[in-house]
Amino acid sequence: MATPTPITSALDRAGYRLTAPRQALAALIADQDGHFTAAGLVAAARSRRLGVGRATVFRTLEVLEAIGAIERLDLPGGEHAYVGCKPAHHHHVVCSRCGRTSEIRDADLQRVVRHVARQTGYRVDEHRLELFGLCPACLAGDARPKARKS
Amino acid sequence: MATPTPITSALDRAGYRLTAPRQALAALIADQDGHFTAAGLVAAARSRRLGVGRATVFRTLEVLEAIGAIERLDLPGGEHAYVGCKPAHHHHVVCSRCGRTSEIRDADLQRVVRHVARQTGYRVDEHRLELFGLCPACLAGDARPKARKS
DNA sequence: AGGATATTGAGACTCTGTCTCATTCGTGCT
DNA sequence: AGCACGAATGAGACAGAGTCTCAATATCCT
Repeated sequence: MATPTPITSALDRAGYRLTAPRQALAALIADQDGHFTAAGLVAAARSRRLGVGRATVFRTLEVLEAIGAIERLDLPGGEHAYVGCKPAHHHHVVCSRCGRTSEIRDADLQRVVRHVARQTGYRVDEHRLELFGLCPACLAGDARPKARKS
Repeated sequence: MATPTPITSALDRAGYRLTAPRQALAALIADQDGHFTAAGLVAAARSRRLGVGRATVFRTLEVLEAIGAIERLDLPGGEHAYVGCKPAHHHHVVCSRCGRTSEIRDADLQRVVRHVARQTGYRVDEHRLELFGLCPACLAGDARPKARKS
């Protein structure tokens, strides 16, 4: 029923069609608190009988990443995950216990990039920073943070 | 033939046996200039008739990563690759054209990590920084850098 | 409403990586 | 040197992620 989410409007804005599978996936993604995986979405779609095929999930994730509505990240174990995010460049901290993620605005990384460029002679075009640790809620001894979407 | 490489001695030091397959793989890895992939090693081992099975390649990579002789990195496309490296904590710049990698010593990243911790309230335990760009040789218009291991 | 076109689901397919298991190899002990 | 035990190995089965094809369908524009 076209519950509008940041994702659906981003799709619309980028000139993609607002189909039922995409809306269903957008809703599933909007429900996610921390990061989520392609396999997880496939499973969720199947268990809720959304009639969304595996191929569509992967294609949609590809589109969403292309328009910057989600970002792909590589977990330490080598798994791939995604997080919904805003279009500006940024990075994520991932809680290793509960999976929640937080965005980092700028993080003063430009100086690091410049430093590296100077040190190695490379022209650095792209970078990726991923941080892992414990979120405030888990730190406080509360293994299952209560806030869902704030 | 036991051509000794940093990798073979690291294996030895860590109490692992210096078997023929491991020496062969160590030699293959020592030949790599930039990063290399598991699949690439498997193919190289097969094409050179080293008699090293796929399982052994993966097991050896696992061991080498465990003892810190190589490091696993995640390329932008989602592929996994490895680079030979020294045990100290560090990061890599990967040349997007020729695949060569360079190590970055410290990169002043601690301040960034502290900054993030302060900003988000997370306790940051682990981080990963990967940079991509053009190496000096490729920048100079020389698509095929000549230096091998310096 | 109608047509061009983007999108879809199903399933085959490829590729990476893991696991099992019988066999071989290396090492320490006698 | 001979032996016994455990580590390491190769082959191949297996599992899971992700891609691709193709015919069918839904969507948007006019």
